[in-house]
Amino acid sequence: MKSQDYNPKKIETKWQKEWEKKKIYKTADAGKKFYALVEFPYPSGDGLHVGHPRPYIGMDIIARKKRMEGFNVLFPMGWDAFGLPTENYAVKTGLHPKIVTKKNTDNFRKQMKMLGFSFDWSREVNTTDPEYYKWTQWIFLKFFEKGLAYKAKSAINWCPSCKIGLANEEVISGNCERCGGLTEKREKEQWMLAITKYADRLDKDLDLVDYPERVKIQQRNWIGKSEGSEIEFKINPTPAPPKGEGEFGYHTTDSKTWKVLQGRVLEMRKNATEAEDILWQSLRKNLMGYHFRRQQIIGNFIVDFVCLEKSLVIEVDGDIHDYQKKEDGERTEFLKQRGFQVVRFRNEEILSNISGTLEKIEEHLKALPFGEGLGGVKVFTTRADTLFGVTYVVLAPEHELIKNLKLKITNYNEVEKYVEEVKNKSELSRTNTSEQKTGVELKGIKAINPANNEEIPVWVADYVLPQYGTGAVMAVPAHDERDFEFAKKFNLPILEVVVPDRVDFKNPPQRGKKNIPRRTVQVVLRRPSDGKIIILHWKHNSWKTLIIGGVENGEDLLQAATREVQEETGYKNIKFIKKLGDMYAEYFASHKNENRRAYATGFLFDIIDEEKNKISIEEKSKHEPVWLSVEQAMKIVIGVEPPIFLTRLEQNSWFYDGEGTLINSNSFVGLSSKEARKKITEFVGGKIVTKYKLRDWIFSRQRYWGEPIPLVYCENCAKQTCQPGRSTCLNAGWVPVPEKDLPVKLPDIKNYKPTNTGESPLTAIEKWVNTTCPTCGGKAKRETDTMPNWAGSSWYYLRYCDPENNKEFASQKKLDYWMPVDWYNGGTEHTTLHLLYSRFWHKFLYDLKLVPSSEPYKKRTSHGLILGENGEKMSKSRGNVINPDGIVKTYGADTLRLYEMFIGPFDQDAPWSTESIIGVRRFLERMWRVALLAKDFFGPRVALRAQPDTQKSSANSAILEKLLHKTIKKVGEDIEKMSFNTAISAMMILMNEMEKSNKVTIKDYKIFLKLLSPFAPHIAEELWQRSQTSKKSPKSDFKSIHLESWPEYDEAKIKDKEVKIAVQINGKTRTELAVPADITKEQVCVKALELPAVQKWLAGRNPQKTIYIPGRILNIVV
RNA sequence: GCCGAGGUGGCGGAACUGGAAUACGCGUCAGCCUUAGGAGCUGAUGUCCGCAAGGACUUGUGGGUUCAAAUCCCACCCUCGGCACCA
Repeated sequence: MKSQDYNPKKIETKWQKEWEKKKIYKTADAGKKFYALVEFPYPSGDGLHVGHPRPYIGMDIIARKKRMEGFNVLFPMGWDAFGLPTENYAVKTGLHPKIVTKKNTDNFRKQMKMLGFSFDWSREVNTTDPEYYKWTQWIFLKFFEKGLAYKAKSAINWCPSCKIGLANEEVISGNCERCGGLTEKREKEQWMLAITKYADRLDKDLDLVDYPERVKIQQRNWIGKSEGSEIEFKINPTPAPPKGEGEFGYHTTDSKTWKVLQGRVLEMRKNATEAEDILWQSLRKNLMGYHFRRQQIIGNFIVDFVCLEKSLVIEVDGDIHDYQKKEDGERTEFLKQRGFQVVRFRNEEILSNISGTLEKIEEHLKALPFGEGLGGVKVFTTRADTLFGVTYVVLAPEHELIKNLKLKITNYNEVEKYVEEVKNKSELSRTNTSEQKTGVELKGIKAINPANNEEIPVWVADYVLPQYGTGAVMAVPAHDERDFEFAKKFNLPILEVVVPDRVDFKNPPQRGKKNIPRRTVQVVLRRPSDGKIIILHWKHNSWKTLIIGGVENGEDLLQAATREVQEETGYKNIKFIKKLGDMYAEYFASHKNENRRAYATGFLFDIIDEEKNKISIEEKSKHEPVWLSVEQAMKIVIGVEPPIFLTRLEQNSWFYDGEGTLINSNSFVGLSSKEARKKITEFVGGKIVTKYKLRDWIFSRQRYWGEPIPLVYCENCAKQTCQPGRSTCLNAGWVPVPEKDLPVKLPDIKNYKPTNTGESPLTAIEKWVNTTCPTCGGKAKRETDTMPNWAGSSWYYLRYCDPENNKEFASQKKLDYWMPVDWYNGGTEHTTLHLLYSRFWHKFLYDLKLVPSSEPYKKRTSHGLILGENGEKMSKSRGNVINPDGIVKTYGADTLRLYEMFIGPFDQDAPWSTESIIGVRRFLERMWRVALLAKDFFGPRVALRAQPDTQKSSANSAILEKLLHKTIKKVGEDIEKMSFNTAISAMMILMNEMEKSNKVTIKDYKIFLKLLSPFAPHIAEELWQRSQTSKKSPKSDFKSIHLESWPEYDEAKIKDKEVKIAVQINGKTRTELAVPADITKEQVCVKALELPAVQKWLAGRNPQKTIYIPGRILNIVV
């Protein structure tokens, strides 16, 4: 007998037929259930490559094991067959996509069957089958019914080469996911699904499911939940223009007069009466939210107070202003003409009853319509605590306010030009953060910071995105990188309002750097002495090392600094040539093009006794890093404030985007960022809101090969439901196709070519398009857009539960039994696509009480890719595709299955290596041989080889039994962890020992066959059946190994009685020692000290300490 | 830039609840077998020094903690995947 007798080709097809005939994988609908799911493939014309089966094999192993453990397992397969490649192929060849799909699925099925998967093929589904997409359409109509499907004009991502609109999820940094071409923005009417309505639950419910952490994180990032405040900034016209510019659009006069008047204004402000002062202090506090100015020039006059939004003038009459009295009549007349109302108060009235005065003013304000006030702009911010640091407001170029204020914006031409430029910029260059920021100020208007009533400029800039938040931001250049850059470039003021907190020394941040404030440095102190040097190794937006050193004999400061840095960092070409304040800059510059490996070290010191407000530096024997804020570090070394670095900061050379304590914020000074966010939002009348990055799902595609959207448009109905001026016109005129008329089938057409106008090829089929309205019976047109590929896959796992049902998408009873999916394996590339979409659909169906669980998948795992032999992603265009057919032909399906599982960790990518396959094939041949070695296999044992080295083998029956039980344990546990590679390795070890031992019993061998059967089902079945034939005839009572029970191990048999321990001297292994497993430490020590090797290494010294790790190590320290 | 995964022999990888690093497999070398090639079988195989016994070094880099570190801590470098001006 020879190993060549193992003929995979013969046995594999034999058993595949037999299993199919006996229907051993047919699923029942009762018992202890286990639903194992893999992503169903898109059946492309190229067939499977070796990467495809990897996840199927993995889940097949799990499904098989679960079956052997007595579960009723649902492990189905189907086809996600709508999609572009098939359609493109149809365009090219004129073949109907249906035919192409049939051909492709037949091929895929054949290939899969060749690999021996235990799919229940009786439950196969196909998304392009009208009986299937009937229910896809039905679910869509439910979305429509509930108002979650709506048609909206939106800028969509358009791929000019595929001629198709793409969902945001399908655009990869500005490029089309399929063809890689650049996408552009196009305005188009599209069907949308309101996935954003579920954003919060899609985020929150991730807590309920067992997904890999990275998948959860990626979904959370994609949903992009952020809590913040919405705050309104009032917009006013600019009051006083710069000299000489004030003619049109302002209330002021020519520049000459303005100058004279302005002089008088200043004088008046200086000599304000007590009453004026009191009133101003009240008015400036933003009375009722309106903004007042004092001593405002209007025409040739100066008014005391004015609220421009309401065109209300307030005059205070007193003796000091008597010289103006003669003008008053004339002035009131002028103001009336300009639309101002004038209210007068006397000094005494204000002084005696300020609250009464304010009440009167409020009444006037309430009564008046909005005048010159220009409304407001809402901004969204997560950092309301920095509101006092807002020095300008920025609008997205698309912001409607810009158009609305066309007449008020004095440089509208310039603004318009800028907006146009931005529109023509590609998405890519617009979101390119490395490019310099651009923008234009909107002249003629100002925004009012609601926190302090300051007037601040309004800008338009494309770094503000229209889709997120409100399309407008409040800019806080001191505390935001983008605002900082922008402010630097356009010379806008920077005001610091948050300072980082000091580090709490009792609880310093220790693990990781997550909770360490940004402006914190690790301090490494080195021989502090009188002549101090401090160097902050400070990286952009991050933090690095602080080096502190002393001046040695004869050195000046610069030489000492140079030496210190060279010593500490190894940067040999750094030289300090300027005074202390510039050292940092010099160092930073040279650091950039240097080898950054070296890192400062030195003696470490414990720092600071804060309570005594005295700094004490003490050397400690243990080397622990110490965390300090920059300020603290400065204080230690220089002892006085302000240190160099802070001076630079105050000159606006840096920003701080962390949290901390408020400064420069009126009554909020001293609050923490967290508290201040709430209180300031409240103070300015803003509200706390939650925003998401997630956007609604663009659900229409202008292509043929997809599910038709089951709606018709009826103009008659549109007129009836939608009266002009009413806002209820959403989806007006769109009428759902009645349930009884579903499915709306795709018509057969000849030309599948998409049009350049972006319309579906279906538009041309007039017979199909023109129909009657189900509601009014009048003329109506069908929707010609189809659904995206992600539609059918969003619910397919439900259909598997009840694939033949033609009354419901699946019966409640069966859904109750099978759902949720117990284990779903798929690719990471679907994390923000299919996985998110199907969770959304499922939650929607759950809300309609149509499915029993709020989440579709209890557990999700993902597999790594199999790369080409060159380590690149396997693809036709790279020419590195390996076809499984050839591999199966040469080596057999079992070998391929084993190899793909042995290649590396299941969840990691691994390069294919045809050369290495032979290893697992040899393993199968070896086990085949050993089967024939096993006692009683075919009657008396056949000695296969005369082994000259048999005596070398130590494997006696007891050892073999122990190993067998260890292997049972390991294989079982590894399958659950998807550590298939180590499971196989364990079986190889067992087999190597079995072969050597010559003492294999049929009983043990059969246990091994069970362990192997999920991995290599064919060879396991063949040998299993052969082992049965020795006693019985095979055909009489065939029972597949795959329906046998999974073996159990005996914990007692795994325990070692005698163990080898390593004997170490000072942590280095010098020899080993065999001892009973339950030996005490004392006994081990005695034995060990007798060993010659130990004697040698001790060299007469006495052990100081011994450490014994039972069964493993004895370490003797001298 | 941010988030995530990873870096161990010539290669895929194992060990990561701190306890003998390199299991298992590929490749390579030597031997057996064979008319030959292939396949198969047996043995060796981290690096350096050494005739050998033996010793030293070694898990991306530099430090630290520990009797003991691939594993824990700090910093840095590189590769891959995702996001990318998200206020």
